[in-house]
Amino acid sequence: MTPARRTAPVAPVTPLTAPVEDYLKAIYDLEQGGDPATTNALAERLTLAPASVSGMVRRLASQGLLEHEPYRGARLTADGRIAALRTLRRHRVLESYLATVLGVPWDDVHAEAEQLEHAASDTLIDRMARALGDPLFDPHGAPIPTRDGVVDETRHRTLADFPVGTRGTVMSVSDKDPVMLRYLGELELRPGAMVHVQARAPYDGPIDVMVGGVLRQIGPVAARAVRIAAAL
Amino acid sequence: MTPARRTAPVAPVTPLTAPVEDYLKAIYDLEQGGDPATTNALAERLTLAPASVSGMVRRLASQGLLEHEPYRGARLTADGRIAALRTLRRHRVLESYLATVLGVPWDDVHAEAEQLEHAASDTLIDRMARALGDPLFDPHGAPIPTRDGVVDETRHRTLADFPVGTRGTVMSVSDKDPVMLRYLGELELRPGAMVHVQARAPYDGPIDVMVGGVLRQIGPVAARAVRIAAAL
DNA sequence: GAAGTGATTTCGTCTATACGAAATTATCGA
DNA sequence: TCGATAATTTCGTATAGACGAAATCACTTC
Repeated sequence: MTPARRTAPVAPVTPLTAPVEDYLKAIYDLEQGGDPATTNALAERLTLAPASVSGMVRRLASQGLLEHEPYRGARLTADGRIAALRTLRRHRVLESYLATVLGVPWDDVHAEAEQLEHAASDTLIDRMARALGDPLFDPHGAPIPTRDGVVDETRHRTLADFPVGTRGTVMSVSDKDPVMLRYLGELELRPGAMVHVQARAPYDGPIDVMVGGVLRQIGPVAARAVRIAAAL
Repeated sequence: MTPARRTAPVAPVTPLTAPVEDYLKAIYDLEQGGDPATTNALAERLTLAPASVSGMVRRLASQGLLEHEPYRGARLTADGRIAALRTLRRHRVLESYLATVLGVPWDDVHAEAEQLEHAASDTLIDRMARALGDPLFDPHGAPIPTRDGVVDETRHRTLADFPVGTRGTVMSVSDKDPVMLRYLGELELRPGAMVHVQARAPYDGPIDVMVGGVLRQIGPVAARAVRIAAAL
């Protein structure tokens, strides 16, 4: 008799629609903060009316992809999490492939991947990943889930919360806003860059940080888009 | 003053939906025979109910993408043709890229491209095309429209209509059916192959044809999926 | 504990796309 | 010219996903 084995994640019977995949991905992301994803936060993230989100969340819950306590927020079930990670893998492999192989500018890859992630087959994504040597991180430093839904969920501190006087390495930058991404690129704040936080003005003020030997002042909004690990 | 210039095809204000792109592509294809695309032919091609096609055709006509004479059939307008060729270019560039660069099997590229063609941006398609050296034909031998909607519309005869005793070159094979494609591949009937038609049984019977030094018998259905140009 | 405020849900509605059943039109053969 | 048959359209309806307006709930503040 074959030994017992965890059932591997399997493609769902009815493939998920693009909107559904977008909801699940957004909920996964919001949940990373620890709290359930609220209707309003989802509506803002997806630029939809809260009423629309309310309806969709109820539908997804009835399909077993979410647990939803009305007025409290939504959490992914195990199934929902698997689906979200499948989409996240597609997204991040696509970002990596487009940037590395096809030379798509790093502030454009997010938007392009956002469309393609709903259309590419799993085996195509695997081919792309293999062509890249199965990378563990995408061009923005975000970890790429494996085929089996394993992903590094370490939450690094943002540059805005990083203790003054400390050195660290940029681990990731948010890929959501291309303008922001271009700005961070100009500041050399890319994954792998070494930084040294010199000072932070009070009341959410600007932060003085050494990047590549240059002292920069960066605002709190941009700082929150950059995640740092302390240097050993 | 700058010299007068044809207005280049421009992305439509409201991007077309995936179903609309599929209809336009199918109508373009059916129209290549010379006659307008009929409702039933479209329904079969798209595996939809004729009633559904009827409704959609009326809508597309009201949007100026088609001319539709009820009970007679539909033809693309100039706008419709441009849109169809944009989709066709995406499809064929994707097929070429997937097969050539990513090693997706010959008989799978069609299905994969069918999905991706609705999601990939024009500039991504152009990047892929450039990476391939702007090929003129896709892996099945179908001509790839240029960015400006220029395409070779030469209609070659099918192997089923090819005169007995003549030599020719396989120009293209239909990409629609993966099983058929695998079969034709086994017979070495790929674009570029030299063939010599030896005999054809009457009443739509099998055809004797030399391919790569081997005499093959192939049925009329498969023969109609292969297009040939006479050798000079 | 009551009131107010902001978040959330409910309700009625809209659009795009699809369907089956029934009605209509075109065409071919007698 | 008259049907018969096949193709096509019309009609009523369904589903997914979205919206705004109005109702409801939760939490803070008095």
